[in-house]
Amino acid sequence: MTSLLIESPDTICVAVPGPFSTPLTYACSKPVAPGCRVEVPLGKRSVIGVVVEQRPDEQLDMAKLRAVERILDDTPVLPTDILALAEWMSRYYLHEFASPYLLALPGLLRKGEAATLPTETWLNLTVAGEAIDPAQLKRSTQHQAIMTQLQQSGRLPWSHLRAQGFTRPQAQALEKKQLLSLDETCDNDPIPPTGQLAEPSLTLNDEQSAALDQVSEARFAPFLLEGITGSGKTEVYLQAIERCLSRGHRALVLIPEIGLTPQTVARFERRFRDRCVILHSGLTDKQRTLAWLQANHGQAAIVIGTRSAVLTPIPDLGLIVIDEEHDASFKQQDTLRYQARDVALKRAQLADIPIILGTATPSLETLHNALTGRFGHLQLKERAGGARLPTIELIDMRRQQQQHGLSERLLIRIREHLNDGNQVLLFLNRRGFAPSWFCHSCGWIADCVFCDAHLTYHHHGHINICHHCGHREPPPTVCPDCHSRDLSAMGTGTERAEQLLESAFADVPIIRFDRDVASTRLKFEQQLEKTAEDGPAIIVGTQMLAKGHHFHRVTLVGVWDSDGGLFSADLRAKERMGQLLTQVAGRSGRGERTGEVLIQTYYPDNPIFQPLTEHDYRSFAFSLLEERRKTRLPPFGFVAVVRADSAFAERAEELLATMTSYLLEHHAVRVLGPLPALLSRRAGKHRFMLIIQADRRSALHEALVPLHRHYPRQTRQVSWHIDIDPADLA
DNA sequence: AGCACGCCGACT
DNA sequence: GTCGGCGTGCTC
Repeated sequence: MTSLLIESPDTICVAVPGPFSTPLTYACSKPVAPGCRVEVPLGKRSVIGVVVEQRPDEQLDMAKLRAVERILDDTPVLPTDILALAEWMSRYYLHEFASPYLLALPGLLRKGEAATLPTETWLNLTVAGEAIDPAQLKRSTQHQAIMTQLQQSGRLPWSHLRAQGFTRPQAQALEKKQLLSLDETCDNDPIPPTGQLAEPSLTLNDEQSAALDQVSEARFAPFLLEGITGSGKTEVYLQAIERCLSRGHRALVLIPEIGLTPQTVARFERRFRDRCVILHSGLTDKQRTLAWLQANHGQAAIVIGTRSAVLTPIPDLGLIVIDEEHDASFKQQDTLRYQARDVALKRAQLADIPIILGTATPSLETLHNALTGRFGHLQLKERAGGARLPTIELIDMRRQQQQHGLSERLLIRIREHLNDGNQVLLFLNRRGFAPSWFCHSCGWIADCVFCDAHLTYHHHGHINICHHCGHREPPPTVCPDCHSRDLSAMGTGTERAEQLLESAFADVPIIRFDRDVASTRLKFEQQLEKTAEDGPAIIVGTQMLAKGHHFHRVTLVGVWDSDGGLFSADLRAKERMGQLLTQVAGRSGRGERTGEVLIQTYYPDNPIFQPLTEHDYRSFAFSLLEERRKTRLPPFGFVAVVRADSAFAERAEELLATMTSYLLEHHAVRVLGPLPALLSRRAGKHRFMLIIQADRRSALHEALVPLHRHYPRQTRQVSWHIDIDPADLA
């Protein structure tokens, strides 16, 4: 049989933006390496995608393939290690296939800008220029100045002269006279890291040096660096990085969004002669792209960034550090719902390098990994400078005179600390917890009659729902235990308490940290500066105050609303509460003053508090781990949530019900739901969810892949998504 | 995501 | 009669 001799064009697989669960295949006559960007036709338009290393789908009709329109890069913009990591993320998180590839690129490169570092113009001295006496250039003192400088160094970058106020025509005039030549260069060459210090490192104590010595292993090795506030974790990071750089490798440092302050960055930049680049949300597209290109070209020895920086290409990466490893901001809560800490672990594994997860309050997952020996466990128990830990005391709200949730005792103590000229930090915890319906007089909480669980109060519809069995009942208006009528959802009414605070302490400035202040980095910094001023002050705020900031003048921390965490249906509510209380306690009493922490609670007998008041996060975490083991929740089981939104509640519920029966019939997973989501009505949409659990990761994955591949993400007015390893079950 | 196709109501 | 509303489906 005669072969048809139709030259089958070469095919390439491209990660294309859009609702695709696989790469798309295109015809391409020229060879293109994976990691290059290409412009391809998609329906009636053209889009930019990334070439990936995958085999084309065999079932595809090769004759119908459309051709690549344009190849944007002759060398890959994404190196092979990032391609491998992105592919892993695609398979693991079950979002649009291209999401992690696009996430890895800065915005401008996603839009098709050239992936080249900006050029620099160099002024080079010519032979004539060398010979001339600058004083001969009588017409212009500027010309004289340029020539004098140039004769000293022979070669100058234009940016250097522009910074001094010289103009381009001045340089061009001198070029015309052939005294110098202007040469464009584009310096793409990597700069080898040296590890040379610009300031001496601090002397480590025994614990710190022991920790450092273990990390210097140059293979895949994850470490939990567990160190209480002020124990010198950062110094361990810095010296581990120093060793990494001096071996000629580069380092990646991930920091929570809120912790990436100029002070934090300055500490890294001050220490090393090698270049650092910073990647965070405050940068303009241009700045971000420049920093990214420098990192990608090996011109930065240290890359410091927030969550999304985990995908930054860095040649010869030798170490990853994640500071505040437990921090919730490492989990992206929309679109591609990845956990940067887990992605970083995968990256370290693929690159075969060490990774340090540092925190005073490890996440239960990380602690479990350390306790079972999967991670090395480095502990810092001494506080540098021997600062004393604050005393932590509970205020029993059931026995207190109170006004709008502020107890008499707390008010008195606030006044005393202010009178001593000190600052007081009041910590609100109102957001982030599924609320329970409870009695302000005796602490009674609405429970499910069928389950061993508290009901979750749903604001919309004013209804209590059990998140385990779906049972619903209206919230009672009278307490069944003490017959009080003072019932409400936990965590409400703090606005009135804040007003009360204002009138009670009208003579003292109140520095507020709320959503408004958190909206920009600058506003936040400005508010922080106010706390440095002399004199008494009250600082009021939420979560954001617990992290990283040292309020040197605070001697009293009041927590007025922490009970929400005790009874919430959320997976991580208690864990978060313990982390928060521990971190908050670390905010007070630094230096010579001993701090005081007062926690208002209706449940002082709850066993969760005891280890926390004794600064024993470890015992606290152990008891939570025991709970998780019993309920087969992470890290002892694996969880995913499927959420569906629709303008019509029935549509969303229906879709999830269909999925539930499919899952139960075909897969070894446990499924709860459809349950209404906590904020079940959001922007006019109704939201329902499915909680899917399995004892093995592979079982969870096998159950979800068919949903991912075969249920359209948007049909009949319902859209839905998968959330692997969700932050909470609300 | 974006873009077209298609099937219903209100306009010159 | 058509203009355009959005609901639905497809893109290698």
